[in-house]
Amino acid sequence: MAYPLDDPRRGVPASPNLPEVERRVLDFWTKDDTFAASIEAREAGENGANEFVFYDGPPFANGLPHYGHLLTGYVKDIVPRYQTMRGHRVERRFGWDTHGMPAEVTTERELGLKSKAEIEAYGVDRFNAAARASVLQFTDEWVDYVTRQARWVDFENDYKTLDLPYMESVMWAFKTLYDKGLIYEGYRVLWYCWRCETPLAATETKMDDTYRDRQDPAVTVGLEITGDTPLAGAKLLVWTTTPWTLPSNLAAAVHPDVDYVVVETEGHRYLLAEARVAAYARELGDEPRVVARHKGTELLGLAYRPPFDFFVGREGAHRVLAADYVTTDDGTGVVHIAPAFGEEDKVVTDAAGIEPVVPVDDSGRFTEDVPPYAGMHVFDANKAIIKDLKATQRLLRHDTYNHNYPHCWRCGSPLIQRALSAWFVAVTRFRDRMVELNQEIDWTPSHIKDGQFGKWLAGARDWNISRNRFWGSPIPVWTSDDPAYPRVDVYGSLEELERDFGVEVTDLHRPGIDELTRPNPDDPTGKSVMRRVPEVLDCWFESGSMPFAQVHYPFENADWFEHHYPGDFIVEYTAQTRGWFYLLHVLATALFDRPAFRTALVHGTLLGADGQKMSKSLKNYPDVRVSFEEYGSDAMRWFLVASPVLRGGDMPVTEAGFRDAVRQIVLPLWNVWYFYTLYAGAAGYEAAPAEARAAALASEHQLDRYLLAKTRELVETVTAAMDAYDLVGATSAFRAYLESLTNWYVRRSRDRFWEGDEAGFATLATALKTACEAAAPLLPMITEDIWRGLTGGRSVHLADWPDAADLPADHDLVEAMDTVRDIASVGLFMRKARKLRVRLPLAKVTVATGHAERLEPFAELLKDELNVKTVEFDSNIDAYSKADLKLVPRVLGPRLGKDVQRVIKAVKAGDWTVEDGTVTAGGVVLEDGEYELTTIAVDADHTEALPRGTGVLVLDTEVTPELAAEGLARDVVRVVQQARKDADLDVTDRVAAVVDAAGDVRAAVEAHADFVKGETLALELSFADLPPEATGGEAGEGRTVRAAVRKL
RNA sequence: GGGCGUAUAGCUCAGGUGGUUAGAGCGUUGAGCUGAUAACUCAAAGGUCCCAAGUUCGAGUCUUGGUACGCCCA
Repeated sequence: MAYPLDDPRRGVPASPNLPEVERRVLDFWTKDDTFAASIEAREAGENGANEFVFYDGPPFANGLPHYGHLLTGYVKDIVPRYQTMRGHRVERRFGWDTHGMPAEVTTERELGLKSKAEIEAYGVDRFNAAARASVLQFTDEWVDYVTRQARWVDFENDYKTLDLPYMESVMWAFKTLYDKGLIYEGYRVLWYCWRCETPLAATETKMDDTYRDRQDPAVTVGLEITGDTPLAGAKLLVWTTTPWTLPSNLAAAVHPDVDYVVVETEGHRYLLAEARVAAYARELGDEPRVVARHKGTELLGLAYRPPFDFFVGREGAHRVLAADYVTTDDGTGVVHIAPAFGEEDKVVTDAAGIEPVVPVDDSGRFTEDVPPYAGMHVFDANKAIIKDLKATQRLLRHDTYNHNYPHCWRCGSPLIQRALSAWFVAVTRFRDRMVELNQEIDWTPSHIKDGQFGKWLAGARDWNISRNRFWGSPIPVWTSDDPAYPRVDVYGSLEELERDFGVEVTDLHRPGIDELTRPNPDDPTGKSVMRRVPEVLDCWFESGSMPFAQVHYPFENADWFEHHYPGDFIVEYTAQTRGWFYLLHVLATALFDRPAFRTALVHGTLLGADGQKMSKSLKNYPDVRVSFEEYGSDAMRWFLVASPVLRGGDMPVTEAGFRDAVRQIVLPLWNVWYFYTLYAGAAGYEAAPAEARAAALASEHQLDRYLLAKTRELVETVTAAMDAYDLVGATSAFRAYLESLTNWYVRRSRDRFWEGDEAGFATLATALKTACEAAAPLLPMITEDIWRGLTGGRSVHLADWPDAADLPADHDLVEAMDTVRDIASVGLFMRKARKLRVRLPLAKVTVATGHAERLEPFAELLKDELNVKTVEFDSNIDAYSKADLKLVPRVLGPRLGKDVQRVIKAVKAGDWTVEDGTVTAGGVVLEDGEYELTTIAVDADHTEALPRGTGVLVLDTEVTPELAAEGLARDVVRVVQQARKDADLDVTDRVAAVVDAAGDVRAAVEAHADFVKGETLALELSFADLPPEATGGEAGEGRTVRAAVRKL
C-alpha cells in the first residue's frame, strides 16, 4: 500500500492530543483483535520450543490498582511484546488471587460480622458465597485500567485461584509433598484472640491501632536450683509480665555471653545478671555480697524447681537453656520460658527437644491440666497465681509494668500468644537445595541473588500452611475421629475423593467439602468416622502453585508443563523476595527439584511526589486516571521504565516526570513523523516501505548514510539490552538515538526536504519505521500510530524485530559525523564569544586536525551550520597550535613513585621540553606511553581547540561590508518569515512582501532581493512604511525592521 | 539487635581494573537560531563526591570504623 495514508493537512497534527491518539490505537486493537493475532502469528514449535513463558503474578483484586501495579504491568507488557517481535509465541493469561484473609476481612466488614463465632452462626456457606462475590467486584476496573495502559493480556482465558481445576492442582501439590514426607502437623505459636477464637495473621497485628498502652502485673520469681552443683539452693530470678504463663513454665533462658552473679542477702542466694543487680536494690540491698560469678554459658543445663508442680518430670524440662534474645535491658537477665505462649520461647524449647504444654483452651481459659485455675480466664488467673507464688515464698517482687501491647483489631481484646496445631511444609529439609537451585536464576539487580533472596533462603524456616479460617483451598486431609482407631487419608485429586466418598465433587470450598465423611475403614466397630481437618490452606500456597495450577497440571497439559518449566521471566517488587518469588521457589524445589523461573527482575518502590510513601490521605501523587488523560499511557510507561526503580531503587512519581517524557520522547518522535508527512505530502512523495528502504540504501548523501548507520547501531544496542532484560538501557539508547534523529539529521536536512529530495524522504521513512519497531515495546501506542501511518501495515506489534544486518554498518562515518558536530559546537562557541551573530556570514573557517581529508565531504554541511563562505581543512596542526604535554600517571606513577607528583606539578608550571622526540619534564626523561602530546591554539583571538586536543578551529572574524549586507538581508528574511507565520499562511503559499526599512538595511535587501524573495516565497517585494503593529524585528545592531505579507 | 541496599550539582542519576581539572539529563539564568518541534544551539551559575581514620606517589573509586535514609528480619 502506498503511503502516507494520512493527509498531512488533517491526519497528522503538529500538536497532537496524545491521549486521543492512544484511544484511537486502543479502539483499533479492539476492532482488529491485534493481540490475538500477535500470538497466533507465532508458532509454538515442537514441544513449545518457540514459546516464551512469562508468569503473571496474580493480583488480589479486592482493591483498585495503584502505581505499583502500573509499573509491574508495563514491564509485564514490554518483555512479552519484545519476545513476540523476536518471533516467539508468548501466551499471557491474567490471573486473580481470590482466597485468604484479605478477602475474609472485606467480607466480614460487608456483612457486619465481627468474630469467627458470628461467621459460624451466619453460616459458612453464606459467608463463602459472599466472599466469592466480593473478591471479584473490582475486576471490571482492573480490566479497564490494564487495557488503558496498553497492556496486552488475555482476560478471556484468565485463571482464578478459586477455580475447581486450579484448586485440584493445589490439592495435588499438597498430596505430593505429603507423600514425599515434606508435610507435617505440629505446633506453632501465634497471636491469638481468645474472644474471636482465632489466630491472627502477622499483618493483622501490624495494623494501625492494634498496639495500645496497657498496664500488666510484673513479677520477679525465684526458682530454686537443684541437683549436684555448688549453686544448688540458690534461686534463679526470672521476670515476667504474664504471670498466667508461669504454670506452663518449662525452662529458663540465659544469654551465653552475659555475666551473671550469685548474691547473698539475709541468708538467701539469688542468681541474676550482674547488670541487673542494682535494679533489685530494694530486695537485695544496695551492694549485696557477690559470692560467685558465671558467664551464661557456664549456667547451661542447670536444673531448677519450677514455680508450679503441674508439669514436673516432663522430658528435658526445667533446665537452663541459652537464648540470644535475652537482654539485660529489663527484668533479671534470666527469662522464663513457656513454649506454648511465646514464639521465641518455643524456638528455644524446640531446639532442646522439649514438648510444649498447652493448659489453655480456645476461649482463653485454663484447662483441667492445672486444677486450681481450671475454668479461669488467663488474665483473671493472674491474681490467684501471684497469691499462690507468694504463699510458697517464690515471689521476690510484684509491681506493674506499662507497655505497648497488641489488641485484636476487630474486637479490641488484648491478645495472647498461644500454640496451635498447624500444618507445615518442612522447608528446612530442602533448604540447602533451594540455595543451590537459586544459583540457576538470573536476578536483576544481581545483589538480590546472594543477598536479600539468598540470605532469606539460607535462613528459611518451616512454613505454616494452615489457617483456621473459611475462604480458601481446603487442607485435603481426613482423619479418624476416634484416637483408638487412628487413620489419616490425604487426597490429591477429585477422582480419589469421588472414589472414596462416592459423590461427584464440583466444589472444593467449605462447607461442602467438610460434609464429605465416611466410616473409618480401619475401625472394625464401624463407629468412628473419617472427617476433614478443619483448616484451609495459606493463600500463598496457591500463589506459589501458579505455574502448574494455571494449566491444571498434572491432570491436563502435563507434557506442555514439562517443557515450559521453569518459566523464562518474572517481575515483581522487592517485598516479593519473601513473598511470591520465595514461595514459587519453595514449591518448585520441593515438587520438581528445579527453579520456577530463569530470570527475575526485582524493582524498587514508587514513592509520592514528595519522596515519602504514597499516601491516599496526603494525595502526594498524581491521580492515575487523570494522568492517563493528561499525558497518555506511553509517556507514563516511559517515565516509569526508564527510571532507577527498575534497577532496584526507589523513585518518586511526579507529574513533572510524565511531562518530561512527553516533551523529550513522545513529542519529538511524533514531530519527526509530522515533519515527514508535511514535506513528503507537499512533494507528493509516495513509496512502499521496501521501495523506500532500497532507495535509502542507495543514497549517497552523507546525512542519509549517517542516519542509517546510526539506526543500525540503535537496533544493535536495543536488542542487546532487551535480551539482557535491561529495559533502562534500552530506553537510554533510544533516547540518544532520538536526539541524533531530530536535532541533527532532521535539522540539517530541512532544505533537502523542502526541495523534495526523494533519497531524504526514503531515508527518513526507513529510519522512522525501524525506530518505531525498535521502540514498539517501550512506546506501544505512539509507535503503532506512526508505523501504521507510515507503512500502511496492520500493526507494528505484528512486525518482526528489526534486523541490524538490513542496515549499513559505517562506524567511521558515525565517528566522523560526531567530529563534525564537535567542530560545529566549537564554531558556534567562537561566534558567541566574539559576539558575531550566526545570521552574519563570515568569510572562512579553517579546520586543522589530523586526517583532515576524512572531513572534507562535510564542508558544505559546516558552511551551512556555521554560516561561512568557505571551509578549509588542514592536516598541519602545528601551523595553528603548539604542543601540549599530557602525562599518563597510570603508567608514569608506578615507575617514578613519589616523584610523579613533582613531575605533574612541573608540567602544570610549563617546565617541560621536547627535543629530538625526547620529552623531558621536571628534569625527568619520559618514556613512550607515559605522556601524550596534543595541541592547543596559538592565536587565541581567532583560534579554539577542538575537544580532546584533536586539533584547532580558526575563524576568520573580519566583517566586510559585503558580508554585513548579507547578514542584514538574512535578518530581514527572518522578519518576513515571522510575518508569514503571523499571517497564518501555509508553508507553500506564495506572497507579496512589503518591507519597512531604511538606510543600509534597505540597501542590503535591494542588493540581495532575489535571495530574500526566494527564501520567503515572495513573488513581489516592495518597500513602504508600515504601522507599528506590523511584524517587527531587529536587523544588525538595534535597527528595527517591519514586514507584512499578502497571500497571492 | 541482625541482614541487604543507598549516600556524587537544586532534582534524578552515570562515574571497568585507584591516575592530572568529577560528568549527563532536567531545572535556573543569559545569548543565539528557527516556516517540523511543546523545540533546538552555545554558554553561565551550581560540588567539603555523607563523616573519620587507614593503605598508596596518588582515593569519588580500595580497607576499617561511624552517621543518615530505605527495605527486610527479629
